[in-house]
Amino acid sequence: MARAGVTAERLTLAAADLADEVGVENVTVAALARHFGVKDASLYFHIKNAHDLRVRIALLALAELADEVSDALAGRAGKDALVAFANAYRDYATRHPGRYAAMQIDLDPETAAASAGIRHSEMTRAILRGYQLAEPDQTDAIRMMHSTFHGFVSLERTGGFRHTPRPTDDSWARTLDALDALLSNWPQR
Amino acid sequence: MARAGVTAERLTLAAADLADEVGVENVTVAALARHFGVKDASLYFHIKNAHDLRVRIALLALAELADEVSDALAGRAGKDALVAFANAYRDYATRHPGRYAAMQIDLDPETAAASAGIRHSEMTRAILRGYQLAEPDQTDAIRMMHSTFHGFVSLERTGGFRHTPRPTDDSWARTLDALDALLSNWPQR
DNA sequence: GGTAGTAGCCTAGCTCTCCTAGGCAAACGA
DNA sequence: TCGTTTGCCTAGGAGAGCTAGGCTACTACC
Repeated sequence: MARAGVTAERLTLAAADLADEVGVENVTVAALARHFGVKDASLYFHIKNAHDLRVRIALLALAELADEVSDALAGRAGKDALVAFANAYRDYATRHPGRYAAMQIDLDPETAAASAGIRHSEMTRAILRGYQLAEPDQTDAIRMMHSTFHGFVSLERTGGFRHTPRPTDDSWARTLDALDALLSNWPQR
Repeated sequence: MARAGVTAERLTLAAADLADEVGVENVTVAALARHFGVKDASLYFHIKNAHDLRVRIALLALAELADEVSDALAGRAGKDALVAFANAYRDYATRHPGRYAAMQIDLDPETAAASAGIRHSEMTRAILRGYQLAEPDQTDAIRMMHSTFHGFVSLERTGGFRHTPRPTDDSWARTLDALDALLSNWPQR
């Protein structure tokens, strides 16, 4: 019998693509096996279980996003960097809804520590350098920034903005203006 | 055979409680049937299908949250109202993680229109009245506000803030300060 | 170049979930 | 009192997750 040539990497990539098409919750071991023309039981040679598969998608997405954000950030500073970061983030989420959703799953601490999540933190802190914020304001600002980006993208995806005619692109641009203004003038305690 | 006295309302309430315990994704028709000492097939007399059950949880949660926010908002204005709204929102999400997660599912337009989502929009707009923002800034501000709240709560839940020692409560308080400052001084176009 | 080991697939089969079809009995309204 | 409706049942199929155990093709090493 000819071998299908399945590896954990090819499996994860196909699973991520499938997630973008049909949603992470519909990424099943069985569907993935069908895609490779293989029986579902065979995949358990490469992955631990269905949850492990989704974690692998999340780690792939984190790494991919970190790469794209890193590229977008190159040579930029201040508001320019903030906007580039935000747009790279939102673009990725738009192009890869399934991967983005997978990124939200709760990783256990050691997995999270080994992930590209660290690179994300570093890049976020790098942007804040343009705004001269000392700790703990810096951490608070990072958290707020991340919350706003994630919240916007997340609500946009689930249709939370659908009931108002205003184009979301415009609201996004203005949100970035507002965030820049806020970071430039972070309130005193 | 004695009747268990199952109704769609009791079913939804039990499902919501179950969601808070084990997560929405683990709310199964079978588990719910066990809770009522009834066969799973019997529940299809009260609900359409498993998705319908989750939608009911979402609608319940939206209504409950609208009530709590409405109470918290009574007699308040300005920053006071903003903070009350935000805390009611975050408290609900903390006390009811499963219900909160269910609220994020994508409702079809007519269901969404009939939900308590409308009350949420109205209350949010009411808060903004204290900040004198004209359209389209108002819509942008509402979207940003909602994004920040939802993003923060969502990241807090999935452990996105775990890698930094700073207490999330402190970041939350400062985020609200920042949001108030921003709304008081919304940038010109 | 033969052979041992392992990597990569298989079948069989269990459990669980979702859901439909069809039946029966309790509660209720006329 | 007697339908009619309501609320539950059993039976069962389809699909998902996963395990156990077996067979085969490739690889490495003597």
